[in-house]
This record gives sequence, C-alpha cells and structure tokens, in this order.
Amino acid sequence: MAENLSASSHLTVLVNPNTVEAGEIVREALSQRKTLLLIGNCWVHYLGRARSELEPGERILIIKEDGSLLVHRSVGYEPVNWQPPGCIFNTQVKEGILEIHAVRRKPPESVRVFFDKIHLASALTLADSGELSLYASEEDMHKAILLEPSLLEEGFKPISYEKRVEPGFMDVYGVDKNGRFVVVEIKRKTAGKEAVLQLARYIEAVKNRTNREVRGILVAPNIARNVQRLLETLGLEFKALNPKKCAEILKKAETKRLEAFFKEARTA
Amino acid sequence: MAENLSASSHLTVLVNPNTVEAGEIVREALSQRKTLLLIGNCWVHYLGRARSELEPGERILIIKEDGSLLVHRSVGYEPVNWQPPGCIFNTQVKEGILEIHAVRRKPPESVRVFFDKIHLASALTLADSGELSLYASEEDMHKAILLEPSLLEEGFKPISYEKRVEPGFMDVYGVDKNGRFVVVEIKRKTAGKEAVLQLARYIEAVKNRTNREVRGILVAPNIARNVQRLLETLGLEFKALNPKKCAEILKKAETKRLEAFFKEARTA
DNA sequence: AATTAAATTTCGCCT
DNA sequence: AGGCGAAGTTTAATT
Repeated sequence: MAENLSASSHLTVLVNPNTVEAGEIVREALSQRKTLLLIGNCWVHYLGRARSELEPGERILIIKEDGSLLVHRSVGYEPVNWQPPGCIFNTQVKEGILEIHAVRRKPPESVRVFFDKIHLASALTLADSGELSLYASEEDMHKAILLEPSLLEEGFKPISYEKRVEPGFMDVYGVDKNGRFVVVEIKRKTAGKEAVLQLARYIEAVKNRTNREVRGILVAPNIARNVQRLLETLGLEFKALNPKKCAEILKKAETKRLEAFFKEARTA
Repeated sequence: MAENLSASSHLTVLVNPNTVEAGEIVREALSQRKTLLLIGNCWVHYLGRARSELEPGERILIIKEDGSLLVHRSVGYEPVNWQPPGCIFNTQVKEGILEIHAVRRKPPESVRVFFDKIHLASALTLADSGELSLYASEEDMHKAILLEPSLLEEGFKPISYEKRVEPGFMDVYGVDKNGRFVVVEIKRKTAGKEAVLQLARYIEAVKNRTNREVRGILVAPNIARNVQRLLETLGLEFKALNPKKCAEILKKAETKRLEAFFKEARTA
C-alpha cells in the first residue's frame, strides 16, 4: 500500500506506510545517523524534569542527527514535546503501533512517541556546512563603543570591558572627559527595569571599592517611559544608541583595528 | 521529473520537484491554511530585532497553519531561523529560485528563505485536537495540600494522611475552621462516579467511628457533569484544583526549603 | 496593550 | 562538569 520513493541514497520517502514499513525507515535513520521525519497520528508520554501526556493527534516528528527530538503540532513556535541533543533511541512495532523511545541521562528523561497511522516517513541526509552570521547583537554594541567611544559621549575613554564586579559583569567601564569613572550598561532593545537595577548594582559595587564618585550610563535604542523615572531617581543617565548604527560602524571598521585595540588594552 | 503522490486531499507530496512545482505546493499550503513542509538547499536573510544571514545548506522548512515559520538544521533543538505565529507570506519563483518571504508587524520583522533545490515538498492538513496535560502526580497533589492547606479552603488543618479506614486509605483527613472533621478525596484527572462513591464510603466509615458530623470534599481539576448531581445528593462537596498548580507550589516550597538550608548551613 | 515571571527553557562561555 | 548570563528567547499570567 505504501509508495516508495527513494530519490537517492540521501533521501528515502514513504507515503502512507504501515507501521512496520515506517519502523524500517526509523531504524535506517537512527542507525545511519540520518535525519528522521515522521508525520502521522501519535500520542506522547514524557517523564523527566516534569511529566506530561499528549493525547492522540496528527503531528510532525523530527529526530536529528545529534539525537535531538521534536514533536510539532499544527500551531506554535515551540514543539509540544521534545528532547535536547544526545538522546538514545529505541524503536519497536507491536500490535500495529510504532513506538519510538528517546532517553537521556543527566537529567534522566524519557519521551515515548506512539504512532498508529503514518502519512509520511522519511530518512534523509542534510548536507549543511553553511554559517549563520548574527549582526547587531549586544556584543556588537559593546565593540562599537570600544571602537568609537564618542558614541557614548565626547571624551569618554574605555578602560575595560566585561569586567567582573560583585553582582556580575559590567558591560563597559571607563572614565569621562573630567576623569570621573563611568559604568556603562548596554541593552540591544528597549531598556526595562531590570537593566536599570542591574546598572545601579554595579554602580554601588564600584563606589564601595573605589570610594569615588561613579556615573552610570544606560545605553539602549530606547527606554521604557516608567523606567525613565526610576533611572532619574537613582541618579543614572541614559544614552540612546541604535544597534543598527553599531553594526554599520563595525562594518566600516577593519578587524585589524579592533584586534589592535584589544591587544593594547590587554597590555595596559 | 517530480513524482507526485497525492495520498488524499489532506496530503500532497512532491519528491524532487523543480522550484516552479514546489512553488505551487507552497501557494496551496499558504492559501488553504495548510501546513507546509519543504526540504532542500536554501539560504536565509533575517531582519528585525536583530539581523542575520544564513549561508546555503540543506534544511527543513516548516510553515504552520498559524503563520509561524521554522527553519531547522540537521542539529540542535532550536530552529536556526524562525518567525513566531501571525506572519504574512509572499512567494515567488524567479530565475529558478523559490523565495518565501514572511513578514510580521510588531515587532517589524522579515524572514526571506531562498531555495534553489528542493528534495521534498508537502502540503498537509494536521487534524489535532488532542490535549497536552502537564502535571504532577496524585501524590504531589496530596503533598501540596498538606503543605498549603488553604488550597482546599481557608482554615483547613490536616490531621493525617493516607489514613487507614474501613474500605481503604483516605487521601487526606483533617478539620475545618469550625472544628468539623473533613475527609478529602483527591483525583488527578476529571473525577468520575467511582471517586464520589469512594469518598462516600470513607465518610460513612468515619461517621460510624466518631459518631460526629463529617464533611467530604472531592478534589480534582474538574468533575463530570452527571456526577455532580450524585455528589450533591450524597451531601458531598467539590473543590477544583489543578495538578499543575500543585506542582508549582511544591516547586516553590522546595526552592524555599533549599534556600533556608543553605542560609543555615552558611551561618553554621 | 503592556509588563512580569516562568520554561521539561536552550545555548554558550567561563571557571 | 557545573554555574552563570543572554536570547531575534517564547509563552502564559497579570495589571
């Protein structure tokens, strides 16, 4: 009844296989470290950090080469059931039902997926060496300010970055044109209460250690209106800076300059 | 060159289609609110809260009925590129390249996926009304009530737990704020007739032994409608309680307990 | 609608 | 290996 379409050794496809035929595909994928794709009616038991039961319904099951498992419903960004990479799998067909069991240690977890009807089964090899480049991340904003300190304000001189202090890591740390210490907290998107409080904690820590006055500047594309008041109350400052602009600056700047800066900063 | 397998109106599958043929499937899925599955060589541009570029490689693209988009690589739990539900899509085939463009407002974001080779294309309808239950065990519900008796009602004080009486073991046994005895029967799922009758038997046994008035409370996420009448007839009460909520309470309590322990350990 | 808190968070980096 | 912080976090609950 199933129609077999093996387009190549990289792709096996079965449409409407019975559970035994599907089981073969599953074993092929798991044993040969291929990606498995299964679409059909299934139910799922999960037991581990929490526990869940998923009633029967038609879903998409994906098992990847790294031993991760995803069960996706017809809606939603997140999988309804899953297992992170590194699982060990077990498969069996009993009384017309295909069971796939994924287990991992640390933490001990188990996901069991049961299929009684499979619409599509496929084992495939995905050749993928392409690289993902993420731009305008928060780290890029750090770099941009180190590279072009006037982005923060005229005369600012960075001393260190990602410096460890009491509550965590300060994004950027330096002195202004008048020689006063400046702690900079950077957010890629609208700064909320958390960012302000975080900055306040750093300020407090640095004040205690240096026994000198310290300015705190929050850098973000914008700040929540109610948070603005909190900022002022705590005697902190805000500097609007667009991540996009940082990306452009980084693009213009040569990698060499950045490397040179870090080398110099390290020896300083 | 493509092999067409329309197993039913709910499932269209094309193996090794050209980009034009694949484009038809994409449009079918998008216009009819079906789930789209595309496997092939693609590259992706993302622009929105951040920005990213994904170099060419073989991946799995899923577009769901709710307008969410996922691009999965051969490894990893997370999609390499995605778009949350509510996107608007645009498709075109130009110079042998299939482009799918997903846009959403608030925040303004755009994901463009380009395919130049498609191994598998499918449009499908996933019938899925199954419910996901994420919960704690029945024993966890017992513990939660013992830990936080107000979950049952204000002023309740548990006396014993899993106490042996004539027909078996009572789940929880205590007194209410007026000093009246209370027998509690707990069910993790919808309470049925058996649960009510079980509770009635305990009540009877306790009444006979104590010769005092005894209240009976059935605790469950909900109760079957016809059973509700039986419950009232027998003079029993119902208290809705979600297993998930119990799990949360236990988790919080555990956290507090640990914090207390560490604090004590530190001072010791 | 905006904000806060949780998640079976996952993921990466550093100690 | 464990711990901490960030994420294009997403999602649910709450104001």
